[in-house]
Order: sequence, then C-alpha cells, then structure tokens
Amino acid sequence: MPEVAASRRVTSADIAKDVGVSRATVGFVLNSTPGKKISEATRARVLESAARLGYQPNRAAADLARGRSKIILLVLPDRLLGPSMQASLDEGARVLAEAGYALVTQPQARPLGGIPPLWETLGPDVVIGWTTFTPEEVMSMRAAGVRRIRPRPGESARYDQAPGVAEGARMQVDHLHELGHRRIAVAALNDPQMIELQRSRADAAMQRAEELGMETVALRSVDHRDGSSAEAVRIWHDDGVTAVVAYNDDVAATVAGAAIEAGLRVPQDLAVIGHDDSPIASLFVPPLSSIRMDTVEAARYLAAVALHEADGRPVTSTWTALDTRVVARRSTLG
Amino acid sequence: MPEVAASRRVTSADIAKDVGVSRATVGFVLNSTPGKKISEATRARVLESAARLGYQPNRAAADLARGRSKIILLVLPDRLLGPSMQASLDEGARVLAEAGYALVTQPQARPLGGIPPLWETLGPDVVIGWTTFTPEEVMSMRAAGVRRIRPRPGESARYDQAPGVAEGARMQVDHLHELGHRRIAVAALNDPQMIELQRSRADAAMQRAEELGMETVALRSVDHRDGSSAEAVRIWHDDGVTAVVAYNDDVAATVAGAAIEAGLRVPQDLAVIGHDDSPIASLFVPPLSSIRMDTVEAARYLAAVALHEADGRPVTSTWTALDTRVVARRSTLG
DNA sequence: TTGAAAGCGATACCAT
DNA sequence: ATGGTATCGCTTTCAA
Repeated sequence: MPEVAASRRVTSADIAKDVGVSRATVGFVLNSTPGKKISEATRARVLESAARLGYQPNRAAADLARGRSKIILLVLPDRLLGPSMQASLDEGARVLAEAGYALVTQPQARPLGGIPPLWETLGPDVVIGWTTFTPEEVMSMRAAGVRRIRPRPGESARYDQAPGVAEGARMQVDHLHELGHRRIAVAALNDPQMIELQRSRADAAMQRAEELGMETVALRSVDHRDGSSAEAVRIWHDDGVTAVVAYNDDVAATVAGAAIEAGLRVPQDLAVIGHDDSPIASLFVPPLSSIRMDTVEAARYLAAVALHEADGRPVTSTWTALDTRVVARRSTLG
Repeated sequence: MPEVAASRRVTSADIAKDVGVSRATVGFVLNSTPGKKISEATRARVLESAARLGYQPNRAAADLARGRSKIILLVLPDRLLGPSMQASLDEGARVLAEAGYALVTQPQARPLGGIPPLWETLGPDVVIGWTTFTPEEVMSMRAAGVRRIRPRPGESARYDQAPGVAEGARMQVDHLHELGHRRIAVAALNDPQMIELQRSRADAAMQRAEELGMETVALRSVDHRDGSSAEAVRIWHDDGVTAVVAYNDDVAATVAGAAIEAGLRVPQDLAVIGHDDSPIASLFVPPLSSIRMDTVEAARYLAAVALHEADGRPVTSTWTALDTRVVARRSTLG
C-alpha cells in the first residue's frame, strides 16, 4: 500500500533519507548508471523505498541536468490519422518508451493562427516529420534546442524511396491489370499537405501501368464538394477509362460515389481501388478494394531511426519492404 | 538577420551580457513580471537583443524554477478524431497558447502494452479527459506532479450535462419525427471506450422519442464485420421500424450499408441519421443526414476550464448550448 | 529601476 | 561501493 505524499512531491532526497544513503547513490540505482557498482542490498532497499514512497523523477530537473528532454516529436500531416496509423503510433511509442523516450505527436506542421509549434514549447530532442521542414521551421527548432531533425534539412523527403509507397501503388495497378483493365486513371485529392506523398504514389502507379503496357490518362484531383468528381468521372468514362486508382480510400469513395450518382455501375462500368484500407473502405457500398500495409512495422522502423538520431544507437531493423497487400472487395471484383 | 548560435543555445545570460544588464532584469522583461518597473529603454534593448540572438527560454530550467510545466494534457478516446474535432483542438490550443500553455493530446487513456501515459513523462499541470479516470490513474498523475484533473476524481463524467450531447440526440429524433417516422431504433457501436457517451446520447434520444409519442425498440450494437448489422436491420424492418438514430456516422453508414445490401431502399424503407457530420457522411451513397456541432465553441470553453484549473482564472464563457444543427441529406430525405 | 543570490531537483564527475 | 558537490538555466525574493 503505497503512501503518496499529499502535499510535497517525493524527491530523490526523500528516498536517500529514507534509506540512509546519499542522493547520488539513489540516482545511480534509479538510473542503473553503467560503470557503477552498487551492492545488491542497497539497490534493493532503494528500489523498495522508491516504490513505497511513490517516487516519480522530476522531469524538469532531470531534463535540465542532462540537457535533453527525452521527448521525440512526430509532426503529422492533418489527415493521416486513420486507425491503422493510430496502431502504428502505439507501436512506435512502445519502442521509444523502452528506451526512455516519450513520443508526442503534433497534428500539423504549419502553425495555424499563432499556435506556436510544440517543438518550441516542449524542446524535443528529435523532430520527425513527413515532409521536409522549411528553413524557418528548422531555425526555430534549432533555437529551441532540437538536436536532430528528420527528414534532414535540405534533404528531400523522397517518399518514393520509403517502403510501401511504391509497392502499394504498384499493387493497385497490378490488381486492375489482372482483372483485365487496360486503360486507367489516377485520382488525387486536393490537399497541399500531401502533395509529395500523392505525387510519389501517382508516379509509381503511372510507371507500373506503363511497364504493364496499360494506357493512362492525366492525373486529376477530385473533391466531392464541388463538381470535380462528377466531371472527372464523366470525362474518364467518355475517354474509355474502365478503372481508377485512387490516392486513398476517401478519394476512392468520392470517385465511386460520383460514378454511382452518374448512373454508372461500380465496378462494371468503372472499377475503383483505394489505398490504406480505412474504415470507409469496408463501410462503403459497394465495399472498396484497397491496399493494406503493415504500418506497425513501419512505425517500428521509424522509432529505430528516431533512437538512432537521439542516442546514436544503430538502426537494427531494415527498411525492408512492408507487408503490403491488396484487399479485394466489390468495387473491383463486381 | 538573426544570428543563431551554431553550437551553444542562447541563454538569458547571453542577453544580459549583450545588453549590459543583469540576468534578473532580462527575466523581468521577458516575462513582463508584474510589479516590476523596467524603463522603457532597457526593456526595448532587451527585447531587441533577444530577438536578434534568437533566444528561446529553456523549458526545463523554467519549469524547474517555477515548479510547473505549463503543459495541459488532453486525453482523448481512441476514435473521436474527426476533422471537426481536429479544428476544435486547434482552437483550444490557440486559447491556451495565449496564456502560455502548450496543449498536448494523448490518444487514449489506458496504457496499451506498457506505454507509460504521457502524464508521467510530461508532468502536465492539468489533465483533462472525456471520462473519469480510475483511482490508479489519478494516483499516478498525482505522483507525477499533476495539480488538477478533470473530470474531478470521484465525479462522474456526466456527458448528458455537457452541451450538445443531449441536443444532438434530440435533434436526430426531432428530424425523424418531422419526417413522419413514428417507430424508430437506436444503433450503437461496440466500443467500450465510448460507452458513457453512447449511453448519454441513446438515453437522450429515447427520452425525446417518448416525449414526442414515438415508439422505440431496444438499443442494439452493430458491427459491419460480423453479421450484427444485417441482423439488426432485418429485425428492425420486420418490427416496423422506419428510421434509425445512429450513434455516429460510422454506425449510420454500417446500418445504411446493411439495409442496402438487404435490398431495402434508404430512406424509403429505412431512414438513417448519423451524428458528427464526419467525411463519411457526405461521401456515402446515399449521403447521410447527420448532426453538426460547433465543437470549436466547445473547445474554447474547455480551454477556459483548463486555464481556470491551471491559473485559477475565472471561467468567462459559459457552458451554453452549442450551435448544433441537423445536416439533412438523402439518407432521410429520399 | 536594477542587481545579487538563493533555490528548484536530478545528474555526473571526482573523491574516498 | 558510496558520498560530496558543482552544474544545468531560469525564477523570484530581498537589497540596494
């Protein structure tokens, strides 16, 4: 039965006093400082005392003393918050937690209307983003004491080299090819934040189609709120396009919806395949074929990279191809 | 052209030296400490120097000295991460930023597989959750130095008293009533995290239906992955139910989808209304009627409460009814 | 109006 | 194997 101090927080000095050793010794035990020999007896007594007193180290003091925050900040694009992404983040957080790091996520990079970015207020050791940061952002990070930044400033994000990006797009095309489609379109989303990723996926899809000897029409952005999706569907259909590769499942739903509204049958008149296997893919009628990636593995790798940046520890796992596969549903199978 | 120190961070001592005053004075200026009279001249010089040198206060040191972190942690349920929620959080963050607080969100309360909750690692001043925290969680927060917790430990969350919860549910029912429906069902989601909110919404809906003299059938949970949604739709239809109030848009899509798959027409044979007006509501075919709330206003209020807890400043805005309204689409209008 | 100095609590180096 | 203690950078009280 732990007795939690009602008023003052428990400090390492309290433990030292309780056990009858110095604060230094307490610190050595609690941080299992390497190169320090502490007798098993005192070690046990310190740990027991810490547990009994409900000791929690003071973040601020520890951060100040060691000069680092042990926080890793992940800057996400607005949307990418599907359930699978969520699961990945959990996995990443778990790996980082084992190394003593806390993972904090910030929804978006660009400060909207005067919200200072979290890197200024939290002073994370590492900031990881999906796209390259602007020079201003990098400067403000540096000023805030951020030690490492990914993607490295100056480097391009190069999504196309990330695992799963090209694979997923290729598999979308392969799937349509296997089903006999020979003239396809690529549909994107009007979302500036995601341009780089969209481009990479679209490029990979186009290239794959060419390899397979398929014909493609120009990339179009669709938005269900204006008439762009209806127009796109009409143009595509008139143009002999029989299938559409969508950037993600929302886009796939937009296209499929516009097709249905236009009186076309999905997939007989127009097949559609999405990407990410988000909830809408299985909820839509007809259910949307999509691409499911093992993003958990990706998160694990990302965490390893983060630890590499933070602690200099080697990146063990490799940027291998992710477990990516087609989830075939009625929007292509009929 | 700010000259950012390449190696060492800029400290308040650097500014003091640069300007030729003491570190204390620098601190007074930078924190605009009340009750301190600093000549306009030195104040300007300090600020200029800080800007030129690219000074960013060291979080850890400041936190340690003042004994608070100026972090407010918001613990969200897994799902509630729709775009509207996102916009609200931005608004909340903005209000808090003005008061010098950083808003950090944690996706879920229960630590999954050994991820320590962020309140242990960040030591926020205030933790705000959607549901009441367990005694263990409260203890761990206290040990981590968290000063205030909402909902207050021991208090029930009482969603039904939060603005917009009952309103939204009532409006769903009112909408169906106006369209002539007299026998309705309520559909929930199998999600333990959300039970309290679901119950509150469901109760409000049932009660409203009763007030209006409508008949209701027992609450059912649906899941598109098992056969439960198909079964529910069959039972409801056989039972003379003509419309369904869904807990949220995902549930509405599940129900509408099952109805369509069963050969029913939506809304002629079964009308469905969702809640939250999330993307799936407008993307689904037919588009789903839903409830849109001004969650931005709610976030503003929540931020005010947080500041009240943190700084003791009065809660100015009131828990007024939110701007909540029906977005009527074809899933009810036909 | 400004400065000196005492903490805040953990870390880690240097002794013992 | 353990203990002193200087240090991190800022806040804040007390003097000047």
